[in-house]
Amino acid sequence: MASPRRAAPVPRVRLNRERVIAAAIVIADAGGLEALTMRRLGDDLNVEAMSIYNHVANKDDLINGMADAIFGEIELPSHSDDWKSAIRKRSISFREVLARHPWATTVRDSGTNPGPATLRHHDRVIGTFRNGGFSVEKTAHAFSAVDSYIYGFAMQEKSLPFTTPEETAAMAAIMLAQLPRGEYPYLAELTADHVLTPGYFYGDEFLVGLDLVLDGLETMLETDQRRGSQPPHSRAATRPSAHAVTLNRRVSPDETVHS
Amino acid sequence: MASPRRAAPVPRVRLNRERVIAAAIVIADAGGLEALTMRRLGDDLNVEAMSIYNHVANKDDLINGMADAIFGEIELPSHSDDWKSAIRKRSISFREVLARHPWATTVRDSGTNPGPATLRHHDRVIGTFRNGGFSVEKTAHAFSAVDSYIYGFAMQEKSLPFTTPEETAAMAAIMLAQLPRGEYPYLAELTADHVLTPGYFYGDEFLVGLDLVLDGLETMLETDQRRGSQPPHSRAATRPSAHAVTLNRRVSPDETVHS
DNA sequence: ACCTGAACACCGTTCAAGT
DNA sequence: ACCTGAACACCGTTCAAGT
Repeated sequence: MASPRRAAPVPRVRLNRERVIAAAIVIADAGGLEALTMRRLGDDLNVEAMSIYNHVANKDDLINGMADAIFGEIELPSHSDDWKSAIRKRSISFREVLARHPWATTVRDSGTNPGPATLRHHDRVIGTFRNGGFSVEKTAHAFSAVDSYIYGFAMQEKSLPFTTPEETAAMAAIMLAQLPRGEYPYLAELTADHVLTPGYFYGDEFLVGLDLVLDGLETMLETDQRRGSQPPHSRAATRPSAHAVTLNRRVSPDETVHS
Repeated sequence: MASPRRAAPVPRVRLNRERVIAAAIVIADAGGLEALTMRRLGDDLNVEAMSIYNHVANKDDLINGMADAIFGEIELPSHSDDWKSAIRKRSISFREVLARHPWATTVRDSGTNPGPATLRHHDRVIGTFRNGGFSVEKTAHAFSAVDSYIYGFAMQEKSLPFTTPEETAAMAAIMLAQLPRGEYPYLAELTADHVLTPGYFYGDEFLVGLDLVLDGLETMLETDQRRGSQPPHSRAATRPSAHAVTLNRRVSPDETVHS
């Protein structure tokens, strides 16, 4: 509004890492990771592609940043819920986030160099199991089982050639008709008597499998708890061992991963 | 051996789709999907990159062919085993195959256009559940839950920045030391008191989660089976419904996907 | 400190030409 | 029927140069 004499130059908002990552997510959401090129990203940001390198080290760094941003969207397990409903809610949220950002199912490279949102999320999930009475070992089992299921489900859902129930029915009918006659009888039966049934929607399978895993974890928690250590629901599990805190010390500079 | 007069020209074995796919798998196994370029593949086959297009339509077709070849490596569920041990064995085999070909965890595009090995494998898995007494609907639940878990686990395993127990310990120690002091106490505890424990190996988690899912499916099979249809272990489940076979008819040429 | 333009070494894929 | 060489329209990334 002030100084209307000269037109403002094109890049009105200063570029920064956050804006770069946000714009990249928009592109990847719409067209997948293959649509995300530095030149296209530069276009969307009203900048030359090469300027982006002032804010991210390279494309890998960009994608890692995107993955960490996605983790920030996942609802953290609530402290006031019991472990099962807390994990259930965050798992549903996790799946929704992965459905919103399908490219994120294949990234997962944050394993090498997890960002702060990823670390925070994982810490809270682990803490939820520990406070729910899980031993450290059982927490590892639970964490692995639940997240493997969620990732795998999101990947299968993403790779389906249909999304709406209408598309599903149309696509399934074509695929069924294309199947060599009688060669895959069980696949044909499942398609005809289940997938082509009105109201079928693959996404509905998510909760079935999730509850299967959660019920299994509940059984695991209740059994074999006798030998030593804390009983379930003991407050002793609330605080991590001092051992861990001691080990968590500074690192010499040259030990740093990826400088 | 005959006619030793002139040296044989370079491409001694005739190129075909099978050889192209096999060579591509070798490259992807070693360097991931990003190492697989048409020019590199041509080099390995003693041929110019452009010759490959005589045997595959394009790179997507090539990768689909690779994915189907991988499915052919998975042990089919045995007809003589009960459903649980048959599925357990094939799941273990599935995971081994995905560990051998880590790039395959992210492909899964065969969903659009599955090859014969994929179809055969899926048909046998579905048939195993049906013959084990699962209703069509419960078969869908079981199939989704088990395969989601396997895919997700393979993906997590692949993305870990270590493979051997020694690497694991070394990497975990570095990551633990890099963690901001006290900010992620539960993550630190899990790393210090579990991951850094001698003999820890993430791969061992696979069977824990798999048996969790399989036990859950067994419970699901046993409950709520009263209302109508076939009892568990009934031979009636062995044969797919006639309805399915009827629906499995020819398709008009222009309905074909990907011509 | 941030942005730009030109350039480098790659990609997948086409097309006309060879045998 | 299969293979080749040149070419096209892209990539990620570098580097010196601008402001």
